[in-house]
Amino acid sequence: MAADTKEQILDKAEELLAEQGIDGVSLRAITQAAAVNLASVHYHFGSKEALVKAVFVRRIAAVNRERIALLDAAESDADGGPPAVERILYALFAPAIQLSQDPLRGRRFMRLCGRFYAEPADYLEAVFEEEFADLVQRLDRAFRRAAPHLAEKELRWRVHFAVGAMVHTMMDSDRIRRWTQGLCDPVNVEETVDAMVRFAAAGMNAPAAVNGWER
Amino acid sequence: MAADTKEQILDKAEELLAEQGIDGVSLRAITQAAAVNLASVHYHFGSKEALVKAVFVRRIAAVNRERIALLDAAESDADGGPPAVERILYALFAPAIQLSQDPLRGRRFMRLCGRFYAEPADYLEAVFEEEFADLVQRLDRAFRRAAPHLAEKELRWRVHFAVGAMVHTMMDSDRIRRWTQGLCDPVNVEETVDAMVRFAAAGMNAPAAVNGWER
DNA sequence: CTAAAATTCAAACATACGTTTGAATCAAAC
DNA sequence: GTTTGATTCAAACGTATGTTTGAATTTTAG
Repeated sequence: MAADTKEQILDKAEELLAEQGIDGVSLRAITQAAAVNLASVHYHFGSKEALVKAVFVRRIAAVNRERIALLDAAESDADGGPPAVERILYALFAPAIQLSQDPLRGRRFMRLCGRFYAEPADYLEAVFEEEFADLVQRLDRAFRRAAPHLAEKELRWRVHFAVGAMVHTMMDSDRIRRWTQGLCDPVNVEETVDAMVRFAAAGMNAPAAVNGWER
Repeated sequence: MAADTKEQILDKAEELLAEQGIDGVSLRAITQAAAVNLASVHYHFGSKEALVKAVFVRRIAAVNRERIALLDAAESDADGGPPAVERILYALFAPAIQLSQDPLRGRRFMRLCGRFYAEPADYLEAVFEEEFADLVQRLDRAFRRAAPHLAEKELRWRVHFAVGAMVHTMMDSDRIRRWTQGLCDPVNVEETVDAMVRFAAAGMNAPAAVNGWER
């Protein structure tokens, strides 16, 4: 059946891409794992590039929708005032990492996101900008209201660092587990998000630069 | 001349690997850019894998030596007591990012480090563990003394997040510049390290989890 | 049941890659 | 000046990849 083949390809591609990176996995490996014919990829997707995009878009759209929903909730709870930085960070972190309710598929996709973010491919850069445009704008506005004491530049740097902590965790679940002998494990979603929010919130709330750079 | 060829290969390889990733660049592209024969790579290094390792090790060893030196200085300044978290973070961040005194070569290598850290290759993982073993041990000890109020697990998570902020900045100088329309630019080393230290220090110093997870 | 469309399949194509080879060239030593 | 070893070179090898093809098969519709 058509739908079956297409989704089997997407599933196995997601799995293998997360494990071995985009260049590390061949269409033959994917189609063999999915038990479908090699040419099916081009029939259903058109190219490897398009398949990779499809794997990514299939999940990231839902994640970002959830992020924006959490942002909405945070803002309406704040009742006109600025939402707490912690709530904004939670909205940013939790959906991506909480996707691992399913301990297999979730962790796979986390890692895949991290990999894509690190990958130098131009065609992915375009997908990123499209899929994240709305979210970035919403986050920017929320953070600016929540941390009005920060200069624009300082605020942007800190958001960047917070994203770094998240991406690093997403990309790197094996390494953190290994380096801490299992003590820290992103499989524990609640704990991971909690630690991440508290770390990043403290960073966002840090006093501004004493010397204040230029302006 | 022998030395010339070998170093031209290393230089161009560093440049191209940073720009396009390991799988994205071929030996033919490297040797052509370096104006040397394709076979020189195998003559001087033995394989592409070995060349990549050589590119990395050539610089990372010096960076980590400097990190440890800064750590030594911080500890001796502290005069027996624990060094400030800010000093430890500075020792971790500054040498990697300050390498961009030379605005060309430094940024290149920053990005290369980030890429290597993100790359799934097993042979790189081994190099990493070897080149970072001493530093990691020293950092662990220093942080534990500087933040004794934190449970082991919480401390490890926070160090992981701080490293994430750094790696993200190293890997991503183009993106942060583009997304902030040039406002934030890792080319400004002092500013970048400063913002990073203050963010991460606040995160490290955040109060421990209220509910304290288990144990 | 039959015609038409959608899908699957095995096979081949073209290309790019890392690597190897063996002769040619160069530098240094006697 | 000759010989020895190190280095460079053009060319080829073998393999893996993304992609295309055209026939076979299955599904859908009338």
